[in-house]
Amino acid sequence: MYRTNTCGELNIANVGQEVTLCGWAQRIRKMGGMTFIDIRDRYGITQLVFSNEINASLCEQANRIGREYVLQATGKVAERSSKNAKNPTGEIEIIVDTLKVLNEAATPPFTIEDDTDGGDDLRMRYRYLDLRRTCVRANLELRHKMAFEVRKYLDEHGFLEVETPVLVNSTPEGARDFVVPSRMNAGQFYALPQSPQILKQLLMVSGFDRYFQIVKCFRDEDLRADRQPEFTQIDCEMSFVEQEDILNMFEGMTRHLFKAIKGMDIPVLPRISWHDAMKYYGSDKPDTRFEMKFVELTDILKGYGFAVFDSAAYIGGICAKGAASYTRKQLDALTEYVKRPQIGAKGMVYARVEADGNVKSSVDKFYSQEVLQQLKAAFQAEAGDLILILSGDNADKTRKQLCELRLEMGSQLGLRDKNKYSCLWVVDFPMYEWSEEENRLMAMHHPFTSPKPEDIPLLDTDPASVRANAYDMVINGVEVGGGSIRIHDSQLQAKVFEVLGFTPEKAQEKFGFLMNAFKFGAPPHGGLAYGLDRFVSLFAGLDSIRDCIAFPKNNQGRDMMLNAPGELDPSQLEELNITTVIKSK
RNA sequence: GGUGCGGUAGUUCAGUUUGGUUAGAAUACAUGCCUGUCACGCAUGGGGUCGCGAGUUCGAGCCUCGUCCGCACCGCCA
Repeated sequence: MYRTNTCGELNIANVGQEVTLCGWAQRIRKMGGMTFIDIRDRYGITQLVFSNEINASLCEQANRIGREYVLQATGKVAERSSKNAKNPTGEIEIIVDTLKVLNEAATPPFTIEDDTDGGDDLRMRYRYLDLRRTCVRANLELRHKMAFEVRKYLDEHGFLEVETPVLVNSTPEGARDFVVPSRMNAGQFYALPQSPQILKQLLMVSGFDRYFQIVKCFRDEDLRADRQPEFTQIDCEMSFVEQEDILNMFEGMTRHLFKAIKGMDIPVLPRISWHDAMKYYGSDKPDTRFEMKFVELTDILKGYGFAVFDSAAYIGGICAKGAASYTRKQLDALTEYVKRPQIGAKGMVYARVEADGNVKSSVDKFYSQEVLQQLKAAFQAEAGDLILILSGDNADKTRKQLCELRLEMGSQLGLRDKNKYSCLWVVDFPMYEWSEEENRLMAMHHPFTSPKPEDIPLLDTDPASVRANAYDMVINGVEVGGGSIRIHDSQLQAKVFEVLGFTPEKAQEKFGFLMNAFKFGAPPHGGLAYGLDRFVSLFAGLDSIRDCIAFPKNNQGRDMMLNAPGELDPSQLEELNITTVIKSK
């Protein structure tokens, strides 16, 4: 037996016991006549003590230990003469009588501490060392707990976890696929699933009326702090349900997670239509930890000779409570912020509500106090508030800019507390959105999404205005999940493909098996998928989903530890029937 | 495809403004001293392709161009 206990569990009650611990040497403090070694495993840290007085040769042995050596130590648990309140095991130490070096270790390139001295680059190249750090390990422990609670909740509600294949077909629409060559089928390729969407719908046809899977999905698109090329979904689907049933089921699951993991009771999730989300927040994933909703000011401010506003198609603003104390310098910085190319506003107008109730704006020469009071009334602003206004010739674009400004103000005013959570449903997404690039309508969610029944007639007359039975769950401005009621009627599915510009032949080629399956008795069904990485990041308060993934990819989609992707031997390529390979740089 | 920031000791960074003798600090590492430390302390020491390449110059860590790499973002992500 290697060990009797872990390094995190011994305390004052164990004093006098003979124990054996295994772990890594975290820190070594040599005092001359005595030596302390902190031994670490994933459960905690325990202090080992060696003394010349007790055993000089053992103490000498301890002095030769280096950082991160793998140790096995046997000795007696003793109460410390000077305790360390910072450590749960800080009241005791082990007076060692046998020390065995199970393995030596090279000095790690960065310190194995929560506040490590290692940069991102280095930590990713030595991720296995990075994962020794308590703060990183804690993220994976949280991830495990959340996945476990998900399985528990879904199992209790009759869901079956079914595995679906990873080698499937490339699908048109949506993200780029990762592809895998087929040795046995020359010139043909598998694709890795962007999600098991079609497969889970086929499982509904098979009668698995409550399915889920915690499953890897793959999208060959550029990365972000919240986007990895392979990521994990909690993929769920139900039969004989309406939208309401699905919202209730998964609101319940979210509530369960908050309770089980955070000990928090969350309120009923408010619902907002996609249209209103765009109107009041300029985003389909609003951060509702704070209000600061948009107010449209076009009617109030247009027509007073201020050319910027008079020529604008949309004027809108937000009211930052208590921010009238913002200095000119701060306001200039905000203006610069919204003028950054990524945001693209032309400028910003501000108005302060002063202590006497008067409004002082940056465009006073165009507006009477009377008009400015209308402005104040539009926000129900009070003394001390700051109104920020953007305008533009494109309402949607201006709202997007205003959205960035709102989030920045929320951050500056400390309204985006990581320990506070605000959840909501965004519902009634449009079926389609116009693609400038492809010059056609594209499915906003995916092409299997059902239109709202009352909007079906519009498919022929005004497809762009058709709303879908689609919904997203948003927490703190993060889209943690999304789903829809699916089409289960092959005729309607064919119609939707038609609007997307598929010829019947193309639709048959790509999705024939699905439409065929629907002819054999498809139940009404729908579902939802959570992004597990994002959900864990939210609960852990992380800035990047990388921190809750054991071995993530970098900005360029590379695994810096494995140095993947890599080149193949010519013989492998030949076997795969790949004759032309563009050499990497 | 694009924008911004960064790349100097094992590591984290300063030095670049205004080109000029031997490129510094902290930490880590090594050695020595130290019997109650817990970020132990003290002393000494070793450690550098200033990402790479070209150019300007009498002279480049510093200026110019190119290139590679990392991070954040835009496009993209049904």
